Amino acid sequence: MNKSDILIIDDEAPIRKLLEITLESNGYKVWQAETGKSGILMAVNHPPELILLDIGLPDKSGHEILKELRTWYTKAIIILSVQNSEEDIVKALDNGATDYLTKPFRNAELLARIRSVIRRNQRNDDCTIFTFGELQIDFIARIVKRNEELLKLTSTEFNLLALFMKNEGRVLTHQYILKEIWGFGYQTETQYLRVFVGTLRKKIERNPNQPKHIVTESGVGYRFN
Amino acid sequence: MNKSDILIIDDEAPIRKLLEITLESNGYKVWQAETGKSGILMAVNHPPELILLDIGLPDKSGHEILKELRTWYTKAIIILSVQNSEEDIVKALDNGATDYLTKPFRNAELLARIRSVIRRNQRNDDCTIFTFGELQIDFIARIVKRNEELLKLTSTEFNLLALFMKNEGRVLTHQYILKEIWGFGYQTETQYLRVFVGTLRKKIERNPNQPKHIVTESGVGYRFN
DNA sequence: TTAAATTTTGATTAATTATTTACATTTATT
DNA sequence: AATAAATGTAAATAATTAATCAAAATTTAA
Repeated sequence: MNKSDILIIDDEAPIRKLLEITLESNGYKVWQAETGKSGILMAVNHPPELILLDIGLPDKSGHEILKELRTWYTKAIIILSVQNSEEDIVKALDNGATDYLTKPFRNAELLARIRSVIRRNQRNDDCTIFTFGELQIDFIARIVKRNEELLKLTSTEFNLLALFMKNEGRVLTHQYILKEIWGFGYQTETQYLRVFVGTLRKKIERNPNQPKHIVTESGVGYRFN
Repeated sequence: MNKSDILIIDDEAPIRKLLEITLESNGYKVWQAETGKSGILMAVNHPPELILLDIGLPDKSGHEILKELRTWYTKAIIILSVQNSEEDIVKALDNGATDYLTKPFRNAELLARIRSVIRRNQRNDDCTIFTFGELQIDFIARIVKRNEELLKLTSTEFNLLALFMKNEGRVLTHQYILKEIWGFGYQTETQYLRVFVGTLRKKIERNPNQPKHIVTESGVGYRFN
């Protein structure tokens, strides 16, 4: 059995220590971050199998960190919180949290939940690099290549392309894309999308006038092939 | 948005009723079973997107049901229980439960957890794909194939075909179709329907002059086979 | 602080799709 | 078989939706 990496993002040292001892004695390799920012950095540099995220972090709200992580991190994120408000739980789950535990939590339950999410995860994770025809994307490194040649994409362009690639073959509605990339409240700004689809096509399509990858589904959205 | 099927396995009628009302008012299609045995039968016959399983069932322990379900059922199972013992939670999660909620639970939290697990599920499930002879439709991806070949349908054409396919074998009246696709107030615009049925037939029928799929029921409507 | 890069916005043009019309064909009824 | 009613088809027009370009605003990096 190889050890799964778990990243703890929590500002309280005692809790980190407690988790460290519990987890390591159960065969996990533990990484720790004190702030959201450093946590994201660590996750980028060394994507763990699971992230334990404290929601009451000092630098940014845990919810913000969660959202940011979910722009590219697809594995499990378990929220730890002293909060037990329904609103908070709902918000976290809707932002993509895999699970939610309130402090103080019971060790055995935490371990069981961790086993559960990791088990589920390992079904569908291989490497982070995917290839679509002449295009190659590395979700973690945020790199896109076209025939071995590095493409220079802006952040939004990359996010958009990543979303398309994650949903290869399926039509994504304007609404859905706008919500995913720009966030809630931008669902009507279809013009943004047109512009960015335009620039993306210029960069990834052989012939941007007759796009083969990003095809428009008039009245509905776009589909990546 | 298509409704996800949720199966409730719980012996307490009031709780089933409560769940039924909550879930249905949130757009889910609810199935109910009073015993573990009948629940498994229902799940086999019509696999739902999610199972809500009460652990204190009379005929078998919920844990047994859970194990039995997990021998073949891969989607989400959320455990409901009056028990809050750590041991019970751990046991359930290790037996493959997706999540665990103790009664009495809060509605909004339940709904958020349901959204969360269903969202995770739908990423990698192909169960939205249906096949009718040489035709294949994926309702989520909005893809229609004829003998493996992608068909290019406009939005309205797709909606119409999807409606037909969802009601395979049954006659749909002009009125009904118009209401479903164009909305209330268009029930008399049968000419729209003629035009769109025409273009659909050209795209999906082997011989559009002798349609085998979309057959007209003169004076009534159309039937999809 | 300035310069560069990126995102947002608005205006214009192009493409696609929906509706309407006119007429042809089929079906049901006598 | 004749007729009326219902259905089908093709093509013109209207309406909607999408693409492109460029300027303005904002953000980021030096």
